[in-house]
Amino acid sequence: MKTVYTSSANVAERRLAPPSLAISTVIFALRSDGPSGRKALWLPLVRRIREPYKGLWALPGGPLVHDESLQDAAARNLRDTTGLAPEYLEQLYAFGGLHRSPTQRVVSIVYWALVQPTEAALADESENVRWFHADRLDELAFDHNAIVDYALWRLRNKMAYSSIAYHLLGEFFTLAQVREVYEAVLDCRLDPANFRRQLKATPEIEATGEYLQGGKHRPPRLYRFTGAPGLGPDNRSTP
Amino acid sequence: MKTVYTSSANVAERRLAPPSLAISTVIFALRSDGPSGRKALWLPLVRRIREPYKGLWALPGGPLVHDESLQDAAARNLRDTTGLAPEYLEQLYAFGGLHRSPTQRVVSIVYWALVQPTEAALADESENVRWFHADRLDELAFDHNAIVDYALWRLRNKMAYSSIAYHLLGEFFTLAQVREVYEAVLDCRLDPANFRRQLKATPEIEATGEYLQGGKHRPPRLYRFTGAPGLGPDNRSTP
DNA sequence: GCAAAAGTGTTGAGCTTACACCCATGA
DNA sequence: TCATGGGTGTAAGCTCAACACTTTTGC
Repeated sequence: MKTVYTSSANVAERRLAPPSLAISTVIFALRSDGPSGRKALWLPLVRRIREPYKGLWALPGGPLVHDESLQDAAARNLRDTTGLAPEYLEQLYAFGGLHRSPTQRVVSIVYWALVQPTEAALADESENVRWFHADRLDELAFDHNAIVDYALWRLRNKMAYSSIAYHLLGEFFTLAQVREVYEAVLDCRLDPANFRRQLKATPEIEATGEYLQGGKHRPPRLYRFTGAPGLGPDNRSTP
Repeated sequence: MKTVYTSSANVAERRLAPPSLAISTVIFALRSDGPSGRKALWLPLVRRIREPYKGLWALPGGPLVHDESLQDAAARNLRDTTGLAPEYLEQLYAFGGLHRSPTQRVVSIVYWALVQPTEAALADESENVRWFHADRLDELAFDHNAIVDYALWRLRNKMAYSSIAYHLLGEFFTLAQVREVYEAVLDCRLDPANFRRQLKATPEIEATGEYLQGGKHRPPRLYRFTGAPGLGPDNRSTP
C-alpha cells in the first residue's frame, strides 16, 4: 500500500508522483547581540543529516504525515526538533516551485513563530541544532534563504501595524524593553518619549503595580500585554 | 505505480494515505448590482457534479497534478473552468483542517484573483458555472464559505493600504470609477473631493489627455494605472 | 552631587476632514 | 437656465516628531 518514490526514479515517474507535502517553520527569538547588549533576531536551524543538501543548515520541518491539522503539525514538529513551544504561530506561505528539491517535487507549507527569550534560552542546542543571527545566514538547504527573507519581511511589516512585539517578550516587561524590540527588528532609533506615549495609548497594554528592580537607574514600571494573539482563518479573533 | 485511495478506504487506510493537494481560487469581479447602478462584488462558482457535496456550488479548483508551479496551476485551472485570465492573482492561504472533505484528507492551497469587468463579461456561464453576489452566498461545498469570507476580509484589508483597486477596472478609468470601487468593496461613502486629491497624490496614477464622453454631465478625465501588480515571495516587486 | 534612564510637557509641521465654491456639460 | 457630477480651495482639527524639562535611582 505504501508507495515510495526514491531519488532514483526517472523523470517520467517523477512527473507522475504527486507532490509531497512538508511543513517547516521559521522561528524568531530576540537575543543579545554580543557584548554591546543590543538585541537582535536569531533563529534555530537544523543540520541536514541526509541528501539532498547533506551537511547544510535548514529550517526545522518534516513531512505532513500524521493525522493533525497544519498548525498542529507545525507546533509538534517545532517541539520535536527544537524543544520549543512558540508564543505565536502563524502560517507564512505555501512554497511550491518546481525545483525546490532536486530529488522530488515538494510543496512546503511554512509557518513562522515568535518565542519568548526565556523559551529560547531553554531550547535544545546540539551538534545538529544551532541558533543563527537572522540577518547573517550562510547558504541554507533548498530555498530556505528566500523563505527566511520573506519571513523577516513579514515580521517587520506586521510589526508596524500589529501588536506582535509582545510575543518576543516575557509576561512582564518595561516600555523600554518594548522599544528595544522595535529598534532591533526594524533596525532604527525611536524617540523614547514619543514611543512610550504611543504604547500608553494602546488599551491592550496594562500597567502593573510592580517595578523592575536591580537596574542602575530609576526602576521602570512593569507592564503586561492583554491582547489577542493573532488573526488568520484558523485562529481568527481581531483584524 | 498509481495508488488510489477511494472513498471506500477504511479509517486505518485513510490515516496512512498522504493528504491530497488541491488548488482553488476565489475570483472577484465588480458588477452592477441590479437597477440601482451601484457596483458590488461578484464571484464565479462551479457546481459539484459528483460526491461529496454533489449539486452544491464550490470554488473553481482541482487537484495539483500537472508539472507546474502553484501559481501556474491556479491560473490554468481558472482558465479551464471559467475561461478567465485574471488581472491579479495572489496566494490566499493553505487550508488543511482534518475534516474539510468527508471522504479523504485534502489540503487546499487557495489563491484569490481580481478580474476586470470586460473579462468578467466574457466569462463562460453555463448550467454548472454561475456568478454570485459575494456577500449573499448560500451554503457552499466543503469549507468554501469560510474561505470566501477570509478572501473578502483580505481584499477589504488590502484595499486600504495597497493599490489593488485598479485591477478591478479596465486600462482607462475616471477617478470617480476608482471611488466607486472603494465604496463598493469597503461598503462606505467617501468624500469625492478628498478622495480625488489622495489619488492625484499617488504617482502611479497617470492622467491621460482623454476624456470619457457620453455621460450626462461634464466629461471626466481618464487616468491610467502604472504600478506593479503585487508582492509575495513568488512575484516580489514592491512592498 | 552627578550621571543616566524614567517619565512628562509643549510646540510646530503636516496631514486628514468637512464643506464651500466654481466649471462644464446634457437636457 | 438648471440640475448634476467634475474639479478646486480652504480652514479647523488631529496626529506625530522633536526636544526641553522634571523625577528617581545607583554610585
